[in-house]
Amino acid sequence: MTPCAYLVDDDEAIRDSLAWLLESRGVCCRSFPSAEDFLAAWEPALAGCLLLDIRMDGMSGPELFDALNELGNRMPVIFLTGHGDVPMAVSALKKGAFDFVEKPCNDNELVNRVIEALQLDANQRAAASGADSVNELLNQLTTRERQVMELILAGKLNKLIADELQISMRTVEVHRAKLFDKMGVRTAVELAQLLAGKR
Amino acid sequence: MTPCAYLVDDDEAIRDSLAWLLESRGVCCRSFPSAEDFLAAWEPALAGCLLLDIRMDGMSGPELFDALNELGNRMPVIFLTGHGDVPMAVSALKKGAFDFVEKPCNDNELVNRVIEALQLDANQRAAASGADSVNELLNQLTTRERQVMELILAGKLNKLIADELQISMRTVEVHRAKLFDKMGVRTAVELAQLLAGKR
DNA sequence: CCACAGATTGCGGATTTCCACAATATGCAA
DNA sequence: TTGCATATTGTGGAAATCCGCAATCTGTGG
Repeated sequence: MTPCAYLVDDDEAIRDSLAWLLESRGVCCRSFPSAEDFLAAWEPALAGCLLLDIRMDGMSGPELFDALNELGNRMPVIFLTGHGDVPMAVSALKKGAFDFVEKPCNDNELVNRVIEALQLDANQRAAASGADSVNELLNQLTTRERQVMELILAGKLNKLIADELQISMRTVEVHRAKLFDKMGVRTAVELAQLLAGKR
Repeated sequence: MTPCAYLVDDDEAIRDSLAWLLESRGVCCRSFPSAEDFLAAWEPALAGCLLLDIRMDGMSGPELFDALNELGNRMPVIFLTGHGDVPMAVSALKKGAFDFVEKPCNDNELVNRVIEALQLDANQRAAASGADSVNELLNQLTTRERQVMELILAGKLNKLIADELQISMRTVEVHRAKLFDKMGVRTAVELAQLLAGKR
């Protein structure tokens, strides 16, 4: 799924002009005429950002935003509105919207915001995939290796680990070496940093 | 320094009525007639939250906000404004303002926001106090010790660190031992975990 | 029953770390 | 100038880690 700006607006003219603007700047776009249409098409794997109109027939932009948040959407959302409304802007941003811009707006500015949003999404995805790959590595450890790893992360020396697990130092060394290999690290410090934030 | 709501507004009537409102709900207040006055009184140890008027003679609310951010202010900031301006609200919130409310507003709502802000500040301070103690430890390291620590955290062995810093292994060992002592850790792993999340 | 994976252990040598003792050089403040 | 903190280096030995080679024991699944 290639990164993409998803436009949701019930005004076809606006969709088309936004799409043209973004495409001309190299940003892939997909348009939806209603919040419901986008909601139906949404899936967790979508990558990119959203441009939501505030006022639409049926479900509004903020309502769609809330619904997507419920579903676990992580794409940055930029709201577009013709009628400035401070409380609405405040509410949207406090709920985590990426931006809130009033139409008409400077084309350049808007495109820049979209590009920033796409960049943010790409970064978030990169970070998330990192966490996933770490978990994958973690899962291929055997029980013993995990136990040893815990104790290593507790800052204990092999000798103490051996005592605690009632096994020989040599065995600890073997597990240690194997888990380092599996986790793709060369030192205990690297391991600690790889798992920083976890457990 | 007891938690407190700092009011900055050039309209004395508003300051007084806000102060009365907040005091009546048990929130300690301090009022300032201008951004400059507050800026002069500000210090890092202040705890609580800020209520800033947008338009004031001299330095504006947003300008004060920026200035305080530069100085490292961490108190939540609530903007108050009579003239709704979406771009300004968006800008303030994207810079980290806690809230942006239009006057006139529901008294109850405003007090609730202030209380939320005070709560947030208290939580942040609680979380930061842990980090602060670590930073204190960090600050009593000498330059060399810090350099060595960086390389240790990069997972490098003493030999490599010695090469990189163009000093002997022995010296690295000395710095290493000293910084471990100062940081109160016994192994590199403990050090990495102590600093997990930083740098 | 056999193959295979995981857990276990020992040996021995290379490498590294840990530390006490000792010493030199520099820069800054009293 | 003296004293103190910092940075630097060396020697040498004890302790720990790292690692290849070899081997045993125990389940699980074919």
